[in-house]
Amino acid sequence: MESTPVKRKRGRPPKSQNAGYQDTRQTLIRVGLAALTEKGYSYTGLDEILRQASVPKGSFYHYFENKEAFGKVLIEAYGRFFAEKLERSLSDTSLQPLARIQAFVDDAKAGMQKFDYRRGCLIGNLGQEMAALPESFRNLLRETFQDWEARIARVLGEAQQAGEVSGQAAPGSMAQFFWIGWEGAVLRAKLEKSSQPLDQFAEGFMALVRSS
Amino acid sequence: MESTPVKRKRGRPPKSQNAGYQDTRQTLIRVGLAALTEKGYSYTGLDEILRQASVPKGSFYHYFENKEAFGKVLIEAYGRFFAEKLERSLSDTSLQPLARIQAFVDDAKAGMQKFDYRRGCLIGNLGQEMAALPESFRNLLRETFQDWEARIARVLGEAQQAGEVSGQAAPGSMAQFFWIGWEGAVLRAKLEKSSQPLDQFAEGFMALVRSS
DNA sequence: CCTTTATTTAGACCAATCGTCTAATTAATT
DNA sequence: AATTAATTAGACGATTGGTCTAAATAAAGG
Repeated sequence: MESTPVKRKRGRPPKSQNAGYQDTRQTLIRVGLAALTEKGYSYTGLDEILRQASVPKGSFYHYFENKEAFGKVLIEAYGRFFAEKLERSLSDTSLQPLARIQAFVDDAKAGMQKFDYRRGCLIGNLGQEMAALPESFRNLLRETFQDWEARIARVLGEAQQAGEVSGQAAPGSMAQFFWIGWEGAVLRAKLEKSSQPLDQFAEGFMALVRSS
Repeated sequence: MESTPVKRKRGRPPKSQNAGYQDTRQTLIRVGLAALTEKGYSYTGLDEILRQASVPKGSFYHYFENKEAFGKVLIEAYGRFFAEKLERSLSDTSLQPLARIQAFVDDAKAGMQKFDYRRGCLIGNLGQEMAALPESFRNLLRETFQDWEARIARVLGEAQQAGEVSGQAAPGSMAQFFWIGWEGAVLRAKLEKSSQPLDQFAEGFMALVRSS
């Protein structure tokens, strides 16, 4: 499935031609993200990633210091990937602010359905696993949530100005509430193999921020 | 820490006296629960549980068919344990219905703090890990949530009758929303090493159910 | 009693898998 | 031609989950 039938050659790669051989690294990141969003860090073995990417072990340790360093790269890559995905919905000014958040929800629903509810959120997965993870991951994960939180808070602020959201609660608090609950909803969607938990949470969240 | 300095004797145990030697099994369950609430199923090795419990491998396979069967027993044990814990708060008729839910929240907060936010919810942990788990766990986990959900729904119904909660939303839906978000809050509390996420979610939930 | 049976523990063992590391190979550079 | 940089091959030791045989002890049956 994650086939990369490129027959790798040993030794230093040719220079100009082929636009660089950097895609081995890219492949490892892509396959690693798929594996970790599905099964988490602890249970995912390097061998499995390597097999799927058709990359020998020696290559892995050329591109990454060890599994921990690889994990950090994946967290950052996922954080960026997801922030972009989020922004595509949140910056759609053809929609009212709250509708932009709903657009993200719908986008995420489609994403989970596409993989039959096997893949969740990498950051949520690793947060859950934190006790079994290198302590160095903790701040990376926290910072990723902060980033996403700021983006939702920004839109909630706009919603307040547009009168869609009551002026009582602070956008920052509401945004934090959103991500706390959202990760729970993703978890539950994986368990139930259904997008119903995502809808259920989104509906409640919308009712909450609209009300006084 | 999980010391069980009982010097185990080989061979068939004495009959009446000592009230049975069933506590080897109990010890395995107790230590197993501690390990799995902390690090999940995949990352927890049998050897580690056995070491902490000072139980040799032969004993384990006497009491349980294999790790999967052991896991199922742990899910059931945790479900019961937690339902009792929950009921202690939810059936406290000296409190108004919503205050009983708040009492559970406070109880859970204390519980997480006690273990320095290392231990979370076994059911949530395993739900998150589901992609790496025996498929036979799925229904057990679902059923556990259903049980907890019914208990919260019951109290929310009482809150509605007492006029604490608006009559608009169905207690069942609100209860489902509660557990979806609660598991997210526990996850986040572990990551942040703080009970703030638990409070943040509980506050939002209370505001939601009170409002129309 | 003495033998047989039931229950429990001891821990060696195996195949599979973990993360790491050294050596070999190839191309670029000098 | 020699040296250096980049990449791959796969051996390696430790650990895992799971199985299995043997030993120890008490109960049960005559």
